[in-house]
Amino acid sequence: MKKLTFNPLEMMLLHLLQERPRYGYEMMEQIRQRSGDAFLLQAGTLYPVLHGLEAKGCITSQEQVVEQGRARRFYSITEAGLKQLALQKNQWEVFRRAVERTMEE
Amino acid sequence: MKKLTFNPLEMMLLHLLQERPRYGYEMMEQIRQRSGDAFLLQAGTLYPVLHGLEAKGCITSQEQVVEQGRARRFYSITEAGLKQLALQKNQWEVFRRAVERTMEE
DNA sequence: TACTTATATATAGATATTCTATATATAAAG
DNA sequence: CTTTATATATAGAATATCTATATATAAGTA
Repeated sequence: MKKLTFNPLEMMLLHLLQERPRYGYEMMEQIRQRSGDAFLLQAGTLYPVLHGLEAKGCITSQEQVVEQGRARRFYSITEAGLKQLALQKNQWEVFRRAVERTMEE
Repeated sequence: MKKLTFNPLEMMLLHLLQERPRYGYEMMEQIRQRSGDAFLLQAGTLYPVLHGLEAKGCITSQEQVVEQGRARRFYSITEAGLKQLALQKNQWEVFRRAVERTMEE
């Protein structure tokens, strides 16, 4: 069965990491800002998804020790992650068009 | 927290019923056809959602007894359902734009 | 000083939702 | 006689986000 919902979180995270390596909190802020406050992502939503993406081999991470403030964990996209991003972009288009066609007539 | 997902099912069902009263199986077929086979809705997904919409007062139903074949339960949209449809159309636009803005930059 | 907000990551548990499987029932097609 | 299409329904599994909480540092404010 094809999905009736689309979860853009993974797609948006992979997109942000495709631009450059980033850390979690930064991605939360980027998503909030770019979406015009539509997606107010919580930490409890973000980090489990990042861990899942890492477990699937879509991203890798390394902690960067800093003198000021708390240490940041930087994530980078992998080859598998780039493929997954392309797949999800395609699925988003299919989903969006299907909704719009259904609402048209 | 604003939702990161959008469930188009209720919106699509209310849209179909805003056109005219329909029965469940008919709506399954309409959604499949209009979406270009993207949404292959199962009975086990549809009927609980219809029951939920009825419980919320968005739709009403009446069984139509027929001589041939199994009886059909026809659903009609209510005033509350029309308001809910307008709300969900707006939420869909917000969701769609937010995803696209985030993926743009 | 003390409190709140912002930065930064993390996990457990509750909630919501769909998906799978199954059940019932009739009619047409092979 | 078996499969497919029509037609509705529910229980239980699976998936996903959301809420709440915990830890830790720094900056701003009353």
